[in-house]
Amino acid sequence: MPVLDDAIDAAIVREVSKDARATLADLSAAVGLSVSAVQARLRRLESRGVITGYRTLVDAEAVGKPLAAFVEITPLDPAQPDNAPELLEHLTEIEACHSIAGDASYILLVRVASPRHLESLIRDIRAAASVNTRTTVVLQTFYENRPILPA
Amino acid sequence: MPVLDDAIDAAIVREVSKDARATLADLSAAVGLSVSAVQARLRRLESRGVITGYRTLVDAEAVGKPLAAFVEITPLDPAQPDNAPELLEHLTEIEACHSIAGDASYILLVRVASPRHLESLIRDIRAAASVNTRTTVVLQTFYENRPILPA
DNA sequence: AGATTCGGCAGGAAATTTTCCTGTTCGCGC
DNA sequence: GCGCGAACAGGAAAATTTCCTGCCGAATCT
Repeated sequence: MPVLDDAIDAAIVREVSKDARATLADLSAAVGLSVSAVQARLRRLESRGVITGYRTLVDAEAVGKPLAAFVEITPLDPAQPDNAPELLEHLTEIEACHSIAGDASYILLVRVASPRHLESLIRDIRAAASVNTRTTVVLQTFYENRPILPA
Repeated sequence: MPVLDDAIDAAIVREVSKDARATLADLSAAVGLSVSAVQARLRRLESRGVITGYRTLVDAEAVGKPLAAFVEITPLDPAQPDNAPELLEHLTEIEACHSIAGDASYILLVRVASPRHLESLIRDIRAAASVNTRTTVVLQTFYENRPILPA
């Protein structure tokens, strides 16, 4: 389960990570296998759960979400059952949710249209999950979503 | 430049964000325009920079990078010119780099194979960018890379 | 008002790509 | 030696993308 790749699979993952639209012929040329062999391996990688999806990267500013922030959250009552990720899942402004080993319980990455919307979102987060929040505004994103290179 | 979309473009972005492999016919059905019209709009979105790329999502554990962490960095000498993002760009374990408005100057998201590799990476980061680091280990990722929905 | 131009869309043919099937080779166990 | 299974190469058919042409409506000019 943890490791599931030979060298060719790793190469395929590397190539298709950089460009999800690469054709089978492209991948075939990159890894030196026939088109059909590459296709079979791709299918296997998908069904094994190594490849979990294909996403289009969009410029957040261009689609009206120029303001990003990290929001750390901490339950108000540590005794309560903690299912904050579920409780927050419906908030589509939240792009990611990780539990972490720091002071807070979770860290969220959020994207909104304006400071006013951020205020509103933080209120929603507090209300939905019964948490305190500590938010850190992103001033500039130099890079993100860089491909994960197989070890 | 900030806003560049009508309702149909927004719908196209929404659909293709969820699945970068959706065919033009799929998108055509979703937005109610002909295939060729959708294709023309997609091209325009790409050339305008609204769509910045297509990525394949891979399971970090499956490709040997089960350990993720946020690394906040602060320059040792605030007087020096600060181009940490450039200085760190070559470290492929870094998936994202944002400048932030908190105590630290930047926050990085990194993925590595093991605690030992994390130690090594942090050393590299400190050496490459002359910074202090404060790292927060990710215990679990509930969701990430959720599509950005056009406002 | 009529004519003209321009942008965006629909439809269709050609080229490319994906899908699926078949045959071959290699490694392994009987 | 022989059969078996997995993985790959090659090719035909289906699906998709690409590109071209014509149409329609809005805006402009005369």
